[in-house]
Amino acid sequence: MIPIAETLLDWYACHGRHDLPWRQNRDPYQLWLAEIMLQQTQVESAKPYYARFLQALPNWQALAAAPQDRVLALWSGLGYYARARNAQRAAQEVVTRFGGHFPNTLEAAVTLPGVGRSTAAAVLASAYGQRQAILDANARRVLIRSHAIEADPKVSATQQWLWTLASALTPEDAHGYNQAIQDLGALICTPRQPRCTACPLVNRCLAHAQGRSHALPVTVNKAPKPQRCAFFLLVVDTEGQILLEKRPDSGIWGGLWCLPQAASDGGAFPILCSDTLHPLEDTPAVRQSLQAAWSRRLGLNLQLKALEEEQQHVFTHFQLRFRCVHARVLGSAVADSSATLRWYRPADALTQGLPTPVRRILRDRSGGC
DNA sequence: AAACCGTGGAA
DNA sequence: TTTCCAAGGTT
Repeated sequence: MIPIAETLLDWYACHGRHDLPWRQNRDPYQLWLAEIMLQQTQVESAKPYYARFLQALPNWQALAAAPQDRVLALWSGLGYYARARNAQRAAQEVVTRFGGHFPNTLEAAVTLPGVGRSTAAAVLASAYGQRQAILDANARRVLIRSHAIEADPKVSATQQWLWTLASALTPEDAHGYNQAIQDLGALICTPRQPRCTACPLVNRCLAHAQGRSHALPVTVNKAPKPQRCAFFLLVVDTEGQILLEKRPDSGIWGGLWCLPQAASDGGAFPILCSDTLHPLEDTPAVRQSLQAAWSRRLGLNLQLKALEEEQQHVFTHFQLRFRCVHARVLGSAVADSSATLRWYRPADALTQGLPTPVRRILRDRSGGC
């Protein structure tokens, strides 16, 4: 056995997170679902979603057959919603292409939507006991520090190097080793202020020997986030129902139900546009544009009322500034619901797949809680 | 290759 | 307060 692997497995036996919900059995569906939810997501964030999702959709068949809105509702708030749409497609493929069993080779597994090399390897190692190396953020950080790799982890040559390292270090018991290196990265070899004095690899760590643990992995300075601006429409019908619009499948918040949006020039889905910085002032011209655009697009005769104060929501790669616009419907003619437009009672709206800021707006309107 | 895709915790 | 970044994958 490779000394590093043996050291890590010994450490894991004593100090590992053996109580994580997805470490209680070796069911491929449950392991795969956990891997998808944990992509770019911290353990504590994923836990409640994992329990709820598994309760509602406990196997491949249930997920494959569920309405997409139900899947997105279960994912609502967790972010990166393409994961949810891809997960359902993957479940459908497991059922139709693989007879209801997660594929047992890396080549087949990575053909599933949303399953890349690391996710596939994690599932194959844990579900089927295969010797498959992972390379997630934890493993990557541990390898970069223990080998004092100064190269930019983002560039493809460095990634190839890291994959080679990961494969070489992974022992036959990849299931245990993968968990061990992830726990070391999460508990000891943390991004900032690593706890090197508690690390089982301290005597084998090149970065520590060089006094550079805190400086690795190297980071490149990032550009400031661009700003995008949008108005959100809050229109209620005579029965107190609120109008939501389903977003296109692609792009931000894909497939989620959202307050209808517009830019100050009347353009639709402004938060998909990266090159426009629309003003958010309350002027007659802006009101005219919004009123005309929404009335036409939604098939309603709207009368705009108050504009709320500006709020913001920060994404990974841009900042959204928005204002809610209250409006009422003139006359008795209310547009019918359609595939992408639907009137919801406030309590029902909150059960749908909503982006976090929209959920916050509706929750606050529903009187707290 | 580089941009895109969410949200919240931690410091 | 701002900044960083997390069990990555897709286009």
